[in-house]
Amino acid sequence: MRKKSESPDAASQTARATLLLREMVIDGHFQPGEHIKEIPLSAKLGVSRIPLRLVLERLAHEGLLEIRPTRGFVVQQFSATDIYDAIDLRGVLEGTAARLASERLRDSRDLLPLQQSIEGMEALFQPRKLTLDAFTSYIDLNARFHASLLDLSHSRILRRAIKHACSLPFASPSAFLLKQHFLADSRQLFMIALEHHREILDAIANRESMRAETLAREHARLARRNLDSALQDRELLKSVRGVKLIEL
Amino acid sequence: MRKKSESPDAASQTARATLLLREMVIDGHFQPGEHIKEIPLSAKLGVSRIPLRLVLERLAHEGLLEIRPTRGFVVQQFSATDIYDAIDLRGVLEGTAARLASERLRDSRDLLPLQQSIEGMEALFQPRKLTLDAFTSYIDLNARFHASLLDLSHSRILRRAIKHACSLPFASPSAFLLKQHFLADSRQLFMIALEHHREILDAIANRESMRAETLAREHARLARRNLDSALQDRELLKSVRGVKLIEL
DNA sequence: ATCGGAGTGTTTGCATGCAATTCCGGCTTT
DNA sequence: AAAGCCGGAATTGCATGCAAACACTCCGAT
Repeated sequence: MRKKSESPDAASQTARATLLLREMVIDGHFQPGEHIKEIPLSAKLGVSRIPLRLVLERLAHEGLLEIRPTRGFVVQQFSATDIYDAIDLRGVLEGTAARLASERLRDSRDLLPLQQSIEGMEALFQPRKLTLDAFTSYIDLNARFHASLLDLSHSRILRRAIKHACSLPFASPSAFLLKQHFLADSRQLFMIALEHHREILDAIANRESMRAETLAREHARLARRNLDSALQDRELLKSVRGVKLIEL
Repeated sequence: MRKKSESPDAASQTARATLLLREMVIDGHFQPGEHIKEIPLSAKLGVSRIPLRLVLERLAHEGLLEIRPTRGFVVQQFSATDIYDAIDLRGVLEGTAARLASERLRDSRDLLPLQQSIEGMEALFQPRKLTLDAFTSYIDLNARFHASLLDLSHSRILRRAIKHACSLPFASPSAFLLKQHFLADSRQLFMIALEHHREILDAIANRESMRAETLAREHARLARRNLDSALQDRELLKSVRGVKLIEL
């Protein structure tokens, strides 16, 4: 009884269960601090305890669960400070990426991907009214900018560190980009983000490493501002991914 | 057939095998790039494949192994650049710890642990001749300084990031502290390190956050200098932990 | 009333064995 | 000769079942 005419997506049990359980934890199917019981959960997910154990271990490495030797796994809780710190940490790491990018730049043609994502964003803001599609594109272009910046740092080690830091649901560059913000008047923040991107590119192109680092750090702080406004609006807060893990 | 009158240390099979295999990989029992075969290895370690799988997964998260879905695990190789980057990354993160420490300092008595490790080091350098015991104490005091600095940052998130970054064998604060250096004339670097510690403490005490960050970053660069001199001396290089994983 | 400890039930830790996939050698085909 | 192809061997992925460790309760002793 295994992968035969089973679920169409499939891959491995472990891979499937990882996606499932990660979403469950982030969506708050467990209380923060709750002890996870393997047997009921394996029944619920439809996998046996062996792959489930691997999944739990993986999510613990991502920071969603805490591991207690011989006593299983517990769902993590995050304080507001944790979230601010996670955002700042990303700022520090992306600042390092920007600095290394400016220090290690060889050929200015390597800046093309950054340039393109900036141009893509500029095009999005041309029309007066912003659509939901534009929002989706924005998320994508934003992710591309950050990925290209990391590429330019030419550092596997930094890539690893950023991947790890962003595995927390609140830390990623798009964690607090909410469509409500985008569609409402408060598109100012998006324009400011775009301006940051331009300046970061400029700093790298001119090999102004300190300026590049500082700008990238400051850029991450936009996430704090989005978080702050979400924290003040009950309705808005609900659309924040992982909000159930936050201790308010 | 399980933990009965077995090995006296024990704990769990997984814990034992983790320690064993980690040392084996770092000591170069495998070629970088080599594919690890579960069955022979589980026989060699005396554990079954289930705990071994957990161990492999864990070492992959630490960065020693690369994971290839449905194709097992492969031993990582590191370039000289990777090592420099890992050291720099630690510098960046400890710089952040120092900055946060200075920004978040509440009570100057919290600085006592830093002060104590500095005084301990000063005592070590009083006698003319340095002993092997002194070297061991130095390693310990150094670790304590770095741990206390991290405590002062009051950031779980940063703690997590530093732990992850330092899980690579080359990145930890004591990775390139070699007893040969310590005992030879070149104890200058140790005095410089001590001076850095003093200045970092001073910056934190005065809430000079930028100075604290910059100093802690520069402090990490001492590891680069130790690495450089190790790279120029075949004999010395041999005593570097994990050297077999470095592509020269 | 509190503490210690035996007995019981629940949960984690692991070994075995089988299914499915990948790898690899030699073979056929063009 | 190069490319594809087939079949067996090696290897990973997983389910089951059992043993050890822990949590809990109840009882007796101080």
